Amino acid sequence: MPNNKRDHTAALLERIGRLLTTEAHAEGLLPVQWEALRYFDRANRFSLTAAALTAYLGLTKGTVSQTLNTLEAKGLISKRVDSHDRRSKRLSLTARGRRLIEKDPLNATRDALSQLANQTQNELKASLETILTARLVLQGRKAFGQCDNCRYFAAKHEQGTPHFCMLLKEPLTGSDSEAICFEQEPV
Amino acid sequence: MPNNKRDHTAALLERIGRLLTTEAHAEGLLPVQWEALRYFDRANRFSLTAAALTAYLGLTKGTVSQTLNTLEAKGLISKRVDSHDRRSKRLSLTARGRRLIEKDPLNATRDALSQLANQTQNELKASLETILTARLVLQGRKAFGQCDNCRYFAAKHEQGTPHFCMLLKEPLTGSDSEAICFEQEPV
DNA sequence: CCTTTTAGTATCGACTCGATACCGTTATTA
DNA sequence: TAATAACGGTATCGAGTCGATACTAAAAGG
Repeated sequence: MPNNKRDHTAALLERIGRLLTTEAHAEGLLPVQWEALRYFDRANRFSLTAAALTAYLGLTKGTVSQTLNTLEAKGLISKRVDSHDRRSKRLSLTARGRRLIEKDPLNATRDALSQLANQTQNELKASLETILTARLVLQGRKAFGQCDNCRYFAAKHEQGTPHFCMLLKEPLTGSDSEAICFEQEPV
Repeated sequence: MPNNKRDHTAALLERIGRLLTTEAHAEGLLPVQWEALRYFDRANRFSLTAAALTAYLGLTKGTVSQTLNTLEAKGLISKRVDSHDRRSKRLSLTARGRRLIEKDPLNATRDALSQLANQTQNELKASLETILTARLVLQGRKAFGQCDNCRYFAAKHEQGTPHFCMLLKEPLTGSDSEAICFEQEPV
């Protein structure tokens, strides 16, 4: 039996997406600009490039390039040429950008989520992750997960020893491993 | 403790929203055009107006008017003046529109959802409904729910007797009560 | 070297989107 | 009943997204 008619869960996801979009016209920014800002707030230091953001959002690089120009013109992000690869530019939030993200319109939804029972929250998060990952895999896209679920992650449990990324051959601070990563590959 | 950093469930909703948006560039239509098409496919006969769609999407009426013009030009919807209120126009899917909606890019997500365990699906749906309703209420917006959860719904259980809407003073067929309604008020 | 790949930019056209102003119809009320 | 307000919808504007295409420059790999 095709559940097209009766199962409206997909429609719920779509409606919530639209809700978030309309709410994201705030503080003089547009929805995709907020998404970019959030990305830079959450991405680890290996993932602060236009190419990574492009993969994250699933847009074309031309589109992302324009959005980044707009954000730079607003003084919310800054670009500087990567010293190791002069094609690439390292992006980061400016102080203004960091201040603005405190007023993220997505906070209202975070608050609504925190009203749910703890168990319900965990189940919801797990379901959403399953769905998102399933769709991303099917499209051959990156998951942008965190270190704790990455096959390249080498945890060090000794006192004072940092964790380690086996792909990039770099030590990882605590906040590194909590951030999202372009290179992350689920175990 | 503010759960801004640690609780990423809101970010998941945002990412899924973005995913649905990028997927909705299909069949020569844009995301919001698909949303409108889906609305007309699901809305009951009392809710087939531009004003209702405007409330549903949370956009301004000017924006919606343009989108509807585009859809009409593509031959996917038709407008005809309401005989009772000559300001209003009754909108409906054309045969082409009904055919096109079979190729709804949201179907991929529906399929992904059907992979979840039945219980998980139900819990997910309930959580999403809770969140959506909470946000809509806070913004003073309509829920667009179905009759079975509407305070104006009078169910008739006798054989062959239709249900009844006490607000619009109209009998309701089975497919009426399954559709979404502009006037719906949760009990 | 020379070719290919990669990171990013520039430009174009279609369209969304909010804002504002407007028109005609219906509802309210003085 | 006549004036006014509210409502449904359209028209127009400017900023910006978005995909597509074409481009530059740096890196990578023969």
